[in-house]
Amino acid sequence: MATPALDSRKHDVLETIVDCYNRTAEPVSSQKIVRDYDMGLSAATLRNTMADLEELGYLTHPHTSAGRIPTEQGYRVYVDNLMTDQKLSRKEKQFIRDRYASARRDFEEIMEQTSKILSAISHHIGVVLSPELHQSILRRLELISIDSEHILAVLLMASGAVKNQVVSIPKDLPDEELYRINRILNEKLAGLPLKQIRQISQDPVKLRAVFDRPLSDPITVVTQNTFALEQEIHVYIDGTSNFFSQPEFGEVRKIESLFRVLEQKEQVADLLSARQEPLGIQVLIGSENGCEGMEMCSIVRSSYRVRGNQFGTIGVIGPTRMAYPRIVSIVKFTSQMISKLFEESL
Amino acid sequence: MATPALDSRKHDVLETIVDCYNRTAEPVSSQKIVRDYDMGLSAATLRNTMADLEELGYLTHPHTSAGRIPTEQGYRVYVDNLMTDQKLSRKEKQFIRDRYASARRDFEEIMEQTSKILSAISHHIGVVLSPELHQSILRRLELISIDSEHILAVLLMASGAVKNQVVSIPKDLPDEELYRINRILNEKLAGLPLKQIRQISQDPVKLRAVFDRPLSDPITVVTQNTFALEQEIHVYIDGTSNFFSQPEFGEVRKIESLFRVLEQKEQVADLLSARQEPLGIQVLIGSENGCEGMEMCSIVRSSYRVRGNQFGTIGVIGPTRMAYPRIVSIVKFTSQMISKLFEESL
DNA sequence: CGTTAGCATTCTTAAAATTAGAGTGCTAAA
DNA sequence: TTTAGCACTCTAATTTTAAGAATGCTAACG
Repeated sequence: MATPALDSRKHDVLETIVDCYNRTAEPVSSQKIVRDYDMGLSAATLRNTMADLEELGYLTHPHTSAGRIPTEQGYRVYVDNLMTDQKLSRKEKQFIRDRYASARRDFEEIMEQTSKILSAISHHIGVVLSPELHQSILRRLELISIDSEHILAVLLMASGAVKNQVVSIPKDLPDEELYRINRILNEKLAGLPLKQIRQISQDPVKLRAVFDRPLSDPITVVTQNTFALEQEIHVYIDGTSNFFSQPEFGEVRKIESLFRVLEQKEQVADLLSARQEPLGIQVLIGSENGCEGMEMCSIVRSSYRVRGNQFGTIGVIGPTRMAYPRIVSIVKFTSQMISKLFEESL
Repeated sequence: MATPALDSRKHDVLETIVDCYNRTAEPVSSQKIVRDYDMGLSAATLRNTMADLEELGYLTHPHTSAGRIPTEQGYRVYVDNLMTDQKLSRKEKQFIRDRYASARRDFEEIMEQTSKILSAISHHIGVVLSPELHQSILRRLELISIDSEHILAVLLMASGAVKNQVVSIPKDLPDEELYRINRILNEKLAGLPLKQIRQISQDPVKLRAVFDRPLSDPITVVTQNTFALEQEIHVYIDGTSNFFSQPEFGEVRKIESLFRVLEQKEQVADLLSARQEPLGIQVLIGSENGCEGMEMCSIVRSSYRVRGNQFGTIGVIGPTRMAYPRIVSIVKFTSQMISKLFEESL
C-alpha cells in the first residue's frame, strides 16, 4: 500500500480525531481529546502526534490557533484501514424491513421507497439508480394500439420493471396483424436480455434470420422501432433538504452548487453509477467524485443485484464529514435487502 | 370591491414602486423614482403619496430611513387592478414551441418538458400536476401475466396517460381465462371515465349488473383489484435551484423551509391544485397560499384541459417579488399550448 | 528518550465604537 | 397643491478593542 503504515498511537489518534470531528463539525483540539476521550495521553503528547499526522498529510489546520481537521487523505486512510464496523441496531434493521413491507407492491415503488429509507436512516441524501435495462431480461411484451399510426409497447422485464414506449407503426396495420406480431415477438424474444434483442433489432441480417421476413415486413419495422430505445436509467433522490442542517453548509453559495448538480439527474446518475466495480461498497471521499460543486461531499455507494447479472446502484450522498462506519453499514444492509427482495418476489 | 379605489396618481406610484422593487429587490426611495422614472413629480410629492399608500396598507417600511416595499395587500391590488399585460415576445413563444416539438413523444415526456419549459423561461420553479386520472376516460386495458398470483394491468387513458398497476389475482388463473377477462373488460369498460368504472368496481350490485356474473367469479375479483387504485397525481418540478439567485433568499434558513416543502410532493400538489376554480389563471400572493414555510413565495397557476372535462394544473412558484405580468403570461400561454397539444395529438 | 507542564505567541471571533450615507418627515415658501 | 430645504433617524460598513482558544516550543521530569 502506498500510505506508510501508522504506528498504533497515530492510528488511534487519527481515528479519534475523525470520529470527534464527524460528531462536532468543529476542529478538534488536543484538550478536547483529553477531556472527551480517555486515551491516557497528555495534551502535549497529543499535540506532538497531531503535528506528525499533519506532516504526513492526514490532518490540517484551518489556522494557527485552531484544532485539527482531517484531510481527504486522512479520511481515505480512516475509511480504508482505521474505522471499525458499526453494525446497524436491531431496531434500525427492523425499521428498514418495515418500510419495505409496506411498499413492496411494484417495481417503481420499491425504488422510491429505497431512496426514502436511505435518506431517513442516514439523515443524508438517498439515491437509487434503477437497474440498467439492457442487462435485463425481457419477460413479456405487449403491444397496445393507440391510433392508426402509434402503438404503446409495454415491456415487462424479469425484474418486474415495466417500460412503456410509444412506437410508430406502418399506417393502417389491422388489429389482427398486430396481435400476430405481438405473439411472434413474444415467441422469439421473450427470455432474451434486452441488450441482445437490441442488437438483433438494429442488425438487418440478424433481423431476417430471426423472423424470416423481408425488411419491409411490418414485424421488422415494429421490432426496430420498439427496441430503438436508448439506455434510460431512472434516478430516485430523497432527503436533499437534510443538507440544510449541516453546519458546514451554512452559507447559501455552498449549498447552491450542490443543488445545481442534484437537479441534473444525468449528473447524479454518472456520479453514482459504478460500472467498473460492480460489487461491494465504494466510498468516494470529497473531490474524489470528480464532480464540480460536490467537493465537499462524499458518496457511499453499492450496486445491488436484481436477477442474474443485472445491476443497479444505491448510494448516500453526504458531507465529507459523515459517519462513515454507520453510512457504510446502512448502504450495505440496504443493498442486501433490495437484492433479496427482488429475488424472492419474483 | 373591498379595496378603496385609488386616484390616478396613487395608482401610478404604486405600480411604479411594485415594478421597481421587482427589478431591484431593494426598497424603493422617492429619489430612485425621480431618477429612474419620468413621472413629472418631485421627490417630496412622491413622499407624500407614498405615505398615503402606506396609510392604506399597500406599502411598508423596513425601517425609518429606508425606501418602501409593497405589502401583500399592495401586490394584491397590483395584480388585480393595476398591472398591464405583458405579452410574450415572438422569440419566447417560439422557444416554447420548439421545446415541445422536440419532446411530444409520450405523455410523461410532455409533463416533464412542461415543468422544464416553465422554469427555464420564468427563471423560477416550474410545476406540473398530471391530470386527475379519475376524470379520465379509459381507452383500453391490457392484462399481462406476471406470475401465478399477479398480473400487470396497463391502463391506457384517452389522454395518452398510461398507468401500470400490479394486481393480485386468484391463484392459477389459466392464460386463456385471463385473455377472456381482458376482452370482456375492454368491451364493458373502455370508453367510460375512470371515476365511473371505479364506482362500478366497488359496488357489488353494479358489478353483477355489468358483468352478469357472481361476485366470486374471477372477472369481478380482477375488476375490483384493478380499479381499487387511489387517486394518484404525479408532480413534476423543475428549476428549484433558481431560488438561490434570489437576493431575498440569501440566508440558508429562509431557503430551507421552502425546500422542505418542495420535497413533499403531496404538499406541492395541494398547493397547486385548483379544483375549486377549474379555469383560468390564479395568483396566490405570499401567505395567501397558506403553506407554512412558503410565506415569501407567490404562486401563479392555471389548469389545463386534456380532453373533455379532464384537468391538470401547471404553475410557477417564485418569490413574492416576481414579475407578475410576465409570469402570468407565461403560465397562460403554456397552459394553452399544452391543452392544444393534447387535443391535436390524440 | 519519550512524556509532560508551562508559557509566550498567534490568530479568530465577538463585541463595541465610529463613521458615512441614505431616506424620511416636516416646515415653510412658491 | 407642490416643492425645496433641512434636521433627524436608522442602517450598514469599517475600525477598534478585547477575550479566548490552541498551538509550538522549551525545559523539566521519570
